[in-house]
Amino acid sequence: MSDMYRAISDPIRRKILNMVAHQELPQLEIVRAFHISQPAIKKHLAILLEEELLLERREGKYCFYRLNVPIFQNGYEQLQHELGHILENKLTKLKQYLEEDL
Amino acid sequence: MSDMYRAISDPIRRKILNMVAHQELPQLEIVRAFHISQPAIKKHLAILLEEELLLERREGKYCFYRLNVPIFQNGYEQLQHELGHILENKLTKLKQYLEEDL
DNA sequence: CATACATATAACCAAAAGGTTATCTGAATG
DNA sequence: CATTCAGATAACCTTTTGGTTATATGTATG
Repeated sequence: MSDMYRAISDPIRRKILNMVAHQELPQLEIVRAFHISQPAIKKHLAILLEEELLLERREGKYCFYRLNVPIFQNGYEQLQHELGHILENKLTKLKQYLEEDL
Repeated sequence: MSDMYRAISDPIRRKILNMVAHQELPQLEIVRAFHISQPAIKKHLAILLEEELLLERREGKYCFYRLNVPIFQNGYEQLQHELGHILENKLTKLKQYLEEDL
């Protein structure tokens, strides 16, 4: 299942998402962009794959990753809706307060 | 430090934020809204307080919680900016592709 | 003042997160 | 074909997360 919140909760994963939104990249290039080990990056990629935010393509010894745009977009919209709703509630209350004041 | 992503990564915490955006609530009412123990809720509240997304007010034996609107709003805007940027990157690439096609 | 109630805290637990090093596999290359 | 290179996997570690039960503290209330 795609848990957007889990996927984006780590800054390394957010940076990875940003990188592969620009362009499809082999794992090696992603690893080079950070100062942690290849297996550590692999685990982040595994989480992003598990949450379906990445697509992978094998080509010989290289493994390329790219953003799964529809899933990401959908997850982002749902998140915006959910968090936006919290502020709407607040604004509704403010509106009610102002109306009572009239 | 305020880590919005950490705060919102749990569905229970998101629901709590929603509840206290509506109105200031005593801990008891928050506990009653879930099927987990009072100490468990307390830990979620502690995380939300740590990330400064909640304000607490003691009144006798009651402890009231409310949304820290400015911090939440700011965190939400930063999050939108960061995640929105990922899609912008993608759209920029699409734009480039379409322009190349002309 | 004894009791009930709201909250806080301690001790414990299992699972997940985030990292490491070492090693294996499988593809490409001198 | 031996070696190198990219990636996968295993074993291990520490900290965090998310929960539990039991108990303490402090405020109201009959």
